[in-house]
Amino acid sequence: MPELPEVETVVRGLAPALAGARIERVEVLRADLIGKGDSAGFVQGLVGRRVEDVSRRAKNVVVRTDDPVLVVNLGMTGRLLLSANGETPSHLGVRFGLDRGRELLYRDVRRFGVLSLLSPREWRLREQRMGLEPLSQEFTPRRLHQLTRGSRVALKQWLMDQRKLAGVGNIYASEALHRAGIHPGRRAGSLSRPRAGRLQRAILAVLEEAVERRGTTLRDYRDASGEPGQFRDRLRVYGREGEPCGECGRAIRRIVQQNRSTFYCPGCQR
DNA sequence: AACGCGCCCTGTCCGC
DNA sequence: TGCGGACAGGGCGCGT
Repeated sequence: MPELPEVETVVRGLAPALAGARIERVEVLRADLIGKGDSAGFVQGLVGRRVEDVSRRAKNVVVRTDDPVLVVNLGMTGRLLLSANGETPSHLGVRFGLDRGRELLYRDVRRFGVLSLLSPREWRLREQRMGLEPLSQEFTPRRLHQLTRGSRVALKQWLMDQRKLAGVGNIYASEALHRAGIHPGRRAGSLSRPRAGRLQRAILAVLEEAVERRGTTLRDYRDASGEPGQFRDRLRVYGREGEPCGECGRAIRRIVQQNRSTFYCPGCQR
């Protein structure tokens, strides 16, 4: 479910509550959610640790402790929820007991999510293989243009490749391409420098606006307090097949690329 | 190395 | 009301 804006919103909700908290209990109810090692090692590695800080890298929630690093990828339907009343939601996967009676719950209907416990060194190595952060200073028109050089895949697919650019998923790829006026099927390597510039600004704008509105909720997404995001009605093409484009009035189309839906306007995006 | 495809899993919705 | 198929914010591992 979650792309960069949704994960960023979850992280901002978790950070104040988790920073400095002590992890007293860890209960794994669904062992298949634990990546890299077994659930016994996961529990042992976390119990007694203190959380130092919570941050985001790509679409991952990164919880640093005084030793290992907990990395949570939410997959399609994963949620990290703060709770103080001992509730047990359906599809609960992992329960983290914190000091002062608070809990952090991981629930995930489809269980595409993964929780990994890594040494700081392992995390460093993994992070090095991830793509550029779109909200960082290094994400410039020139850099985007350089990165796309030589790629023969469709731009929509290129934007979703986390090894190149990290954090853009199915919704914001369609949205950014529409804002830039570029057809999703165009080959990434065919981008001119000026068009790369337009695309870079479109990506940045749509991600920043979506963060500001706390992400997009289509169906499952909720932040750490259980609240939905507010960006859905700002989407210009995603989920709007057949509706008139706000720019030119042509009917928005839906196509399938790599088995995922892509939405675009045949008038604005040539 | 880069690319294309199938698969992981559960729930919901739509047409017949 | 029941049933099959399509589809859903992701990412890995396979073959070529």
